[in-house]
Amino acid sequence: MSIYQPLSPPYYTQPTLTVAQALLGKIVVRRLGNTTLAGKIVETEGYIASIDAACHAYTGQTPRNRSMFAGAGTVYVYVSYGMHMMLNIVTEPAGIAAAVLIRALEPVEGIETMRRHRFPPLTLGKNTPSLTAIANGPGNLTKAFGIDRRSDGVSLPSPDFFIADAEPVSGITVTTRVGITKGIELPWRYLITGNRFVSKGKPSGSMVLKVGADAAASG
DNA sequence: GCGAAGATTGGCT
DNA sequence: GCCAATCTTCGCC
Repeated sequence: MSIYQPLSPPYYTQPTLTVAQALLGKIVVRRLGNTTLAGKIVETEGYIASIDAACHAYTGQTPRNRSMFAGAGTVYVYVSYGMHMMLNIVTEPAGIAAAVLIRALEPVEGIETMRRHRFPPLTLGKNTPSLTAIANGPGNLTKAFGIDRRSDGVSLPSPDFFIADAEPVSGITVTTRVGITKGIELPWRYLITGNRFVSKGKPSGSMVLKVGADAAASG
């Protein structure tokens, strides 16, 4: 059950958009004390500084985006809107800024702990929050997994934080990215076709394309 | 040193 | 569907 095989560092040296698609279906694993949290990646976005105005490093290196320049397999965590942590996996060689944003996870293991992180007892209402609500967005998944800026700059795999291998997915939906005002036309958002655990974000641009085995069925 | 914007979320109209 | 919350970062004065 809890046997997870970490992806090796060279995995992240593939081209950014290749990594963004290849990470779909893989398992984010987090060990907190005796608890293991695991979730399947169901939604990602690519960000490439050299050709992408939406990328934090588009105008160069700053203290915040430093980790994006640290080379493939580095974790880049930053604060969005003053309250949400965003989890990225850096791609490309050191000195070249690019990363894959993990936007949504399907809970696999440690679900009750995730639920407590997301909905502490004081805010727990009458109903048990649904499974799909636990990590269906970039800010939500970091909260569920207890990921904060202490993970920024960490190299994968690390003992308490890594991404595990898994079977490739059968169908991928490609769309423009969510929540950005620049580079809205770039089709660099990837989702597992038909998966219920994806975020509710609406693509900034208009492109939607399905590829793979599920394309005909869900198109 | 100051001000505006931001890879979001959840609650209310 | 609209909008406030909340605060760090960065660009410019």
